[in-house]
Amino acid sequence: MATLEQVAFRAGCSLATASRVLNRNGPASDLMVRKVRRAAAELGYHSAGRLGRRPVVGVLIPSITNPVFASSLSSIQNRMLVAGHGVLIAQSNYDPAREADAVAALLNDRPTGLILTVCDPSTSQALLARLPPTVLLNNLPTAQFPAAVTADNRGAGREITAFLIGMGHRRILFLSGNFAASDRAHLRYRGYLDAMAESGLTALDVMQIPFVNGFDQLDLGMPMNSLAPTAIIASNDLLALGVIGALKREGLSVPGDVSVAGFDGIAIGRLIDPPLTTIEMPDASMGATAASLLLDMAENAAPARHLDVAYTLRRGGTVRAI
Amino acid sequence: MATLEQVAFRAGCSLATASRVLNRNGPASDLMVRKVRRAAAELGYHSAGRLGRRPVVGVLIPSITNPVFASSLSSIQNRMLVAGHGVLIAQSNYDPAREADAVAALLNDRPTGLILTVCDPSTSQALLARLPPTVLLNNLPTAQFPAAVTADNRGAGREITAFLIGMGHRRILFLSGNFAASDRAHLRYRGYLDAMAESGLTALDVMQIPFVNGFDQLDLGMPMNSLAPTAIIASNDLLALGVIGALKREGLSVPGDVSVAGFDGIAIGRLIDPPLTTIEMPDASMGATAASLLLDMAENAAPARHLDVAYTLRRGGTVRAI
DNA sequence: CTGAAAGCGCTTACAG
DNA sequence: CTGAAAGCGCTTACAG
Repeated sequence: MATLEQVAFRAGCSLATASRVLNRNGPASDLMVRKVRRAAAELGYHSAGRLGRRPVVGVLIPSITNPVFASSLSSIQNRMLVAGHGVLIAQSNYDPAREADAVAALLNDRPTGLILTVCDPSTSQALLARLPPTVLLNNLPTAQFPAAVTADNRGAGREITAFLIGMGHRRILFLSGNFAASDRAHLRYRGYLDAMAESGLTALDVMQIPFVNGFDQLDLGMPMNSLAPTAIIASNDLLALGVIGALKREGLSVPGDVSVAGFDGIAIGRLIDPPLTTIEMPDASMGATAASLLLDMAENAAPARHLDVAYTLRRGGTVRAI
Repeated sequence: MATLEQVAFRAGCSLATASRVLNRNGPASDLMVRKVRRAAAELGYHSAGRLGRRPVVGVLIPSITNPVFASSLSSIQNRMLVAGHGVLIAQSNYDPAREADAVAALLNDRPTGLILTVCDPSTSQALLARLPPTVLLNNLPTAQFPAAVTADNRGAGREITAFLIGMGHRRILFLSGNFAASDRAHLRYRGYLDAMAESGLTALDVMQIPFVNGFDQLDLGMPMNSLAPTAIIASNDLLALGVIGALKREGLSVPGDVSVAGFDGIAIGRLIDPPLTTIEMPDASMGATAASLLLDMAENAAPARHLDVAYTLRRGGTVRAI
């Protein structure tokens, strides 16, 4: 186990300076910061203190009960276990205002690094503080936080819409959770707009549905007349399942009367009959990638990177050609 | 922030003895152990060390991606946040052999306490070591670990079976995941046997389905002739959804040809059409209860208790009277 | 089983 | 911005 003294010696500075750099209190020149960080990384120093606590990383996600984030979290934990790091969790419950507090709580555990999924990285208050090495997961990188692991949500929106258009659909409705709670939903919607414009079709007004502990009470209240959409794209699979349930309650069949598609590729979508047509997002693989990137940054002082992981279109049975 | 010195003073012993008691190394008389623990609890002492790390608790569950455990974990985290504790996660992946390692990893973080869901508490190697205050969640208490939060799984198995019998079913099949991976499934099965015996019916041979990353490839391979079951009880909702999908692929309708019921009450079960008939388990409430019990034990030296939380039968549309 | 004391690893005024 | 040094909170041989 490396001590601070060894780090200071290797960095060619005093114990005091090394301590200040690693704890981000007190002043330190850029040069010293680099030297000390590098020495600490080379020695595998963890400021675990006398007590020998295992190093930990903090993970912030909107909700553990959403299978998308549960999948990421699970593979983050598996990757971190191998690396000898504990994983601490925090939830924002899709509320941007809670993100800063959640991250502050995580910082109380002196994590080696953070993996964060926020509602909107450009406005999140959680990203203002000076943080340990941080990887954004499912959010696009910012100037201050250039390390990110994403899938191309806009491209995915474009692709699923183009797929529906290719199946003969023209009146396609985009149904979304609240954009303020998910920049992913917003990006998917923009992809929808792209594809509609490219085909010279008129985009319908987006419907935003506030997420209130699940979508099982969903009431579309849509006039299902000749002007009604022939296809609905839901901004995520849970919402898509809610839509299918709501349509059935209104006496409409899927895909007989209306086609439905989603995003995410949650496991449940394969169980229902017919299986859900969706864009399968590589959540588990993205989680593992984010974990590896964070470890590389924190332990080897590797540079921040933006990694994009490929999605795939899964043709289920909830879309039919017309 | 209380120091060890204050604890030692209050306990009327030396720093050295207080240190030994709280770290469970070195010898200490029973009297001293009690005195020091009590003083530490009264002062709210946390051996966070100079670094002022927040105290943490460790949670072991079979899998984060199972919505049942995700629900418990989420409410544990919410409860612990209020109490100022971090939450560390570990997964066994339903493998009893991995439980001991997972708990050992958690212990590296010096948790204030543990909340554990194991495959079988009577045989789990994770429960042999000397552990900090520990609450079993979803497992029955043992002599050595008398703190537990459970629902009455046997009673639930009895009730759902009795409900099906009341609906006129006689040939009722119990379909289960692997008993070795879940004592809950086994208890539910025993409840099924109870109810069948009480009504003088012959229990059918239980089918055990190994869980391999989801049930979407499920093949029942059942001869659906006149001797086939009229109702199937799946040991959990995910399996029930897999069964419904498999039946539909074989051209059978639910509940037209076969009735299906499950256990757990996962959110998805309300979204499908018809909604799943199931025993709704209070997973979120159980998680919060386990968290509160653990805090009470760790911070107030409260005695270990066994708390049972009530379940409810949710009548969906997947069971019909015959 | 217990305590006095040495000493570890770290932080933090203080001086420059 | 940096370092020498005091000192905090804890652990751990050692002696009894």
